[in-house]
This record gives sequence, C-alpha cells and structure tokens, in this order.
Amino acid sequence: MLHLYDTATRSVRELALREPGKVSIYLCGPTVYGPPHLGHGRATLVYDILRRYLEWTGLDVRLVSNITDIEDKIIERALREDRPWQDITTKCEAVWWEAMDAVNFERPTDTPHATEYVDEMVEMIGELIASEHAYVTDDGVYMSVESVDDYGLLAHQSVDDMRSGGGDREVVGAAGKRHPADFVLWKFATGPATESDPSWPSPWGAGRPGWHSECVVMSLDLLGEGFDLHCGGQDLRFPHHENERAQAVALGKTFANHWMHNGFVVDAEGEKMSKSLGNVSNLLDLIELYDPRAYRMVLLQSHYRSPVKITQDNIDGAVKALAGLDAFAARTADLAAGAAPDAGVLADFGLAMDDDLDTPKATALLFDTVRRANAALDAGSGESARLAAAAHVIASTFGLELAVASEIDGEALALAQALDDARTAKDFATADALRVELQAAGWTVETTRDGTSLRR
RNA sequence: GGCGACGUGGCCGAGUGGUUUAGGCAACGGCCUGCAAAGCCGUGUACAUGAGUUCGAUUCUCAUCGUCGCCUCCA
Repeated sequence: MLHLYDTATRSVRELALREPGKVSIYLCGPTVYGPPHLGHGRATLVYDILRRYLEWTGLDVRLVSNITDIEDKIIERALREDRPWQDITTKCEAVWWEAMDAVNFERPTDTPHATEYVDEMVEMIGELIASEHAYVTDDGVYMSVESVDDYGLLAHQSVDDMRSGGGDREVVGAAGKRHPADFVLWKFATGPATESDPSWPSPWGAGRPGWHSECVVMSLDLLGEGFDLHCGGQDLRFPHHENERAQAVALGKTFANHWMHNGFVVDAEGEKMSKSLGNVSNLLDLIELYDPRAYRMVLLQSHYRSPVKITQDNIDGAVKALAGLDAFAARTADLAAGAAPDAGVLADFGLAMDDDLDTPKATALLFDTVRRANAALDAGSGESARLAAAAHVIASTFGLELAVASEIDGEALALAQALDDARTAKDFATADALRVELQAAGWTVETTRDGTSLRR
C-alpha cells in the first residue's frame, strides 16, 4: 500500500483510505489569469503520476481539482485591460487545459469553479459568523484564527512565532482585524459591480469571496468529510491550506486525512521560480520548444519533494533519454503486446512507488529493465518479451507515451526497399544517399543486418 | 527573528553505517555495422569544511561556511 509523506505529521505514513478500493483526492488548481508556468506544470504532473499509479494498483480514483475564476489578480487584469473578467478566465482556462493536454495530464474527475460555489461560500461564512469564528469589519468578513485550536498545524509554527518576525510585510486588511493572521472570507465591493469588477450579494454586503474558502466548500461538497488526500505545491502549505483547514475545523468538520506537497521548480541559481519574481519560463514555451514529455521525464528522475532545476541541459538530457525509450518501444511493440509482464519487475516497481512515490528509483528500474530486455533480445532470449512488457507497463503508468511502430507510407517503404537492395548489391554510395533522403523526410532510419526499419 | 530544506563524480539526480555504494545525459574504450544508427559490454576511485560517536561515516551528532524556502501574491 502506498505510503506518502504527510505534511501534518511530518512523517511518511500509509495513505489510509476512507472507503476500501476508492481514493478521494483534492488538488488545488490554478487561478486563471495568465499562462501556466513551470510550477503549475510540476504540480499537475506530480499528481498525474500519483493518480495513474493509484489507478494502476486497481483503485478507483476521484480527483477533484478546482479552477479559481474569481480573485484579485483576475480583476486587476480585467480593469487594466478594460475587459470583462470572464473574458480573461475563459481564455486562460482554455489555455490551461490545452497545455495540460499537451503534457498528457489526465483530466480530473471533477473541475469545479469558484464562481459556481458562491452561494455555498456565503452560507459557510454565515455559519462561521454565527459560531463566532468570523467577524465583520469595514472592508469584509474575517476569519479569527485564534478561535481555531490547532491553527498552525501545517505551518508547524504557532501564530505567535509567525508574528514575531518577518514583520516587513504588509498586513492585508490590518485596520479592522483582531489578529494579524486573520484572513478575509468575504471582501466587500468598493463600488457597483462592473464588467471588470464583479460582486455577489451577501447578508453583510455585496462583495466576493476571499482566497481560501472555495477549496473548503468544494472539497467537502464533492468528496465529503474526511477525504483521503489533499495536494498542492509547497507554497500553498501556508497560508492557503492552513486556512482551508481552519475553516473546516471551525465548522466542526473532519477535513483531509493526509496532506501532500510537492517541491518547487527552481531556476539555474536554485531560486524558486514564481510569478511575482518575474523569472518564470512558461510552460507553453517549454512544450512548444521541446518534446512535451521531456518535462515529465525530468520530474520522474527527481523526487517530488525535492526542488527541481529546469535547465537546457536537463531538458536535453531528458529528450535523449526519451529517444532511447522510443527506439526500444518501437522495437518491442509487437513483442510486448502478447506477453505477460515480468512479475518481479512489476513488484519492484510497486515497492518503489509505494515508498513515498519514489519515481527516481522506479525510473532507474525502467531503464534497467529496458537494458535487460534489449540485451535479451540481442541474445535471442525468451525473457525479452516479459521484460519488454513490464517496461511498457511502467512507462504507461508514468504517463509516458512512447513511440509505437509507425505507419509507413508507400513511398518511404519503396525507398527503404531500394536502400536494402543497394546494400545487398554493395552499392553503398546509393545506400547512403537513400538513407539521407529518408532522414530528410523525417524518418529515424535504422539499417540493420535484417533490413531497414523506419519510425518517426 | 521563528520554522524548515539542502550542499554527492563533467552535468543532472537518487541512496546507504561497512562487502558488487542507483539511474539519466555527456566522455572514453570495445563488440556489432560496408559506414553509421540503434543496441550491448566495460571505464570514472563523488559525497561542502572541522570535530565527535563508532571497529568502521558520504550516511549518525555537534559546530562552521554556503545555498534556498515558508512566516498573509504564488503550483
């Protein structure tokens, strides 16, 4: 059974399932106000790999991942560009899914939008006020963090300790707040709603929900109390996840059973890439310039909790590694199709993945299995089919789609035949010319003793 | 100031108290090939520094230096 590091207990522990055979996961999705960056890509790919693995083990996975389609940054951009806010959110969301499809992210089972849950958020905030966990000020409704017993569980720091330093930062809504860490649940509108600056009615005044409420309402609505796993990037640990949890606790509800956080994407100097620093390379560029699988490959080779560097060298290395896997996959597609995967290899794969999603070890196993299968194939050993089948299983569980034997058009086939004829006739000048011609047409040409094989 | 992570061979990146100490990329040698490609075989004596614990530490402890993250923008 899968063991995962749990941020709440700071230990690797078994992912306990609320219902046998079923896993319920909530993943904090994007705020749709700009193109997805590399960090978004890492988070979705890490959880995509997790999900595929869980499914491979036979579990029924329900993955809820929200789209935040109302937020300050969306409004700021709408105002700045004098556009309707929905214009921005719809376009950005479309771009988001396009990018996610390109990296082969398996779509979540549910993708709720914040704007679909405004009524529920208003209702929840009402309950928090009624139970005196929240209060109304001049500019909004705030959550009282001191009213929540174990606030700071995910931050692993008491509220007082957090206050004691780092005091340079601007405290949002400071004037009316009872405690600096109190966070906004509902922001009052400063004027009438416009095309760019929307607001919704509430018993306390027109406005819009704060940052941390949607995930509580949606996760509890779609997954129910005590769902299995809550995921997201390290940066969401505090305050976002802490604040989600605070609301649930204040409501008297059991929240996530296990908290998983992935590490950052860092730049060449080891610094976190984030939007506010402006040093982001965007995911769209990466998948346009390189094989979209390369990013997944790089992530597989490092642990999900470690920071990962995305550099030219890294991506190039991954592209080369993929080329080897593609060559292998094309070579063994037919062989593997009819064979039972090697049980020992798959057992090792499970062992590695169950240990806090040890994809570096599992990836090493994949390469090792490919090497063994190739060697067995060269030696004409019967072991090759089972090994190849196991390698294919691992790759597909990783979400890596490898090359399959290509459809070869008549023209290419004729050239390949001519190439073989020339080689048979020892007319190597012609053979070389034909090979170059095929390569120019985009084929990867492997001329072997048994004849020429082509793939794209 | 508080809390936390990390410093591994040319690069990336796992891991471990000691015998055969991942994997990828690059490099070099070999096999195969008409030559290549693909593939296979082999080579590299790495673990920031200092001290300590230990029969033995890259792995544990402490200190030092360095890098980075969180402490209400952020995946």
